[in-house]
Amino acid sequence: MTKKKSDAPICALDYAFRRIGGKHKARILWYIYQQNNVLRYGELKKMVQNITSKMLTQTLRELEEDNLLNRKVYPVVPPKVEYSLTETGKELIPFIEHIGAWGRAQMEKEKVENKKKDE
Amino acid sequence: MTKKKSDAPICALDYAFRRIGGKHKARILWYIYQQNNVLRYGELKKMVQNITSKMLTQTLRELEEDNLLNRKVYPVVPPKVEYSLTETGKELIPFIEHIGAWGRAQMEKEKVENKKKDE
DNA sequence: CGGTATCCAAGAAGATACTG
DNA sequence: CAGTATCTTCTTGGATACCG
Repeated sequence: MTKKKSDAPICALDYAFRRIGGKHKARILWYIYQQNNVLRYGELKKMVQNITSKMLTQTLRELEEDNLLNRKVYPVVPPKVEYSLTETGKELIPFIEHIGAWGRAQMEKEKVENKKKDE
Repeated sequence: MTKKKSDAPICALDYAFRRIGGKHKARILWYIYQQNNVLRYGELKKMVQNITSKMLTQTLRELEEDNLLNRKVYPVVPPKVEYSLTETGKELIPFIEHIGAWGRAQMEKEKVENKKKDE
């Protein structure tokens, strides 16, 4: 029976993390989702503070390539480009909420522990 | 009403991803969980193929520092060190399974699409 | 507005050798 | 067995300038 059951999810883990594990990727998906699934380049730039154009563009291109984001270019002057989640991208939202909730809970715990130490 | 609800999960996302977003972290937690929550250093080394001692040690130390792993040293010769998930670490398993399942589904989809292209 | 292109610095990670 | 130490390489990402 070659217990391959445990191998499969592991490769899949790598696959998944390569797609959303990047420094800003999960946040970008989340921001777009929060804003009714449409954000322009400049809006994202403001929301993901301290990111450079280069990095933002690069990250967006990767997300697009992985079919998590749609990129829509309006042929107007000045240029207008909108990013939105694909169906595949939307599938990741529950997971992002899950891990975000865990992170928030952990942060709370740490805060409580630090308070204890102060006393 | 200062819609702060959307800010909180975002910071938490960064917090969470810094803890498990590393190249091998989720996999290590998963491996340990799969093996009845105990794995020795050498066993991990074999399972996480191509990882160097340096990287493995470093990754394990970070996981320990973030309170996701317990490190138990047995005072014997030759040395024996066991790693196991903490309660906090165990909390991450459902999430890891979730994202792993997504990744596996995506891989399947891609395979199907590639077959179509071949035809 | 929404990017590119180029250069450069800092950090992550690999190779190798060694140890209690 | 379970690491550490050192050196080197390789990859990321930042700064800056410029473009359609």
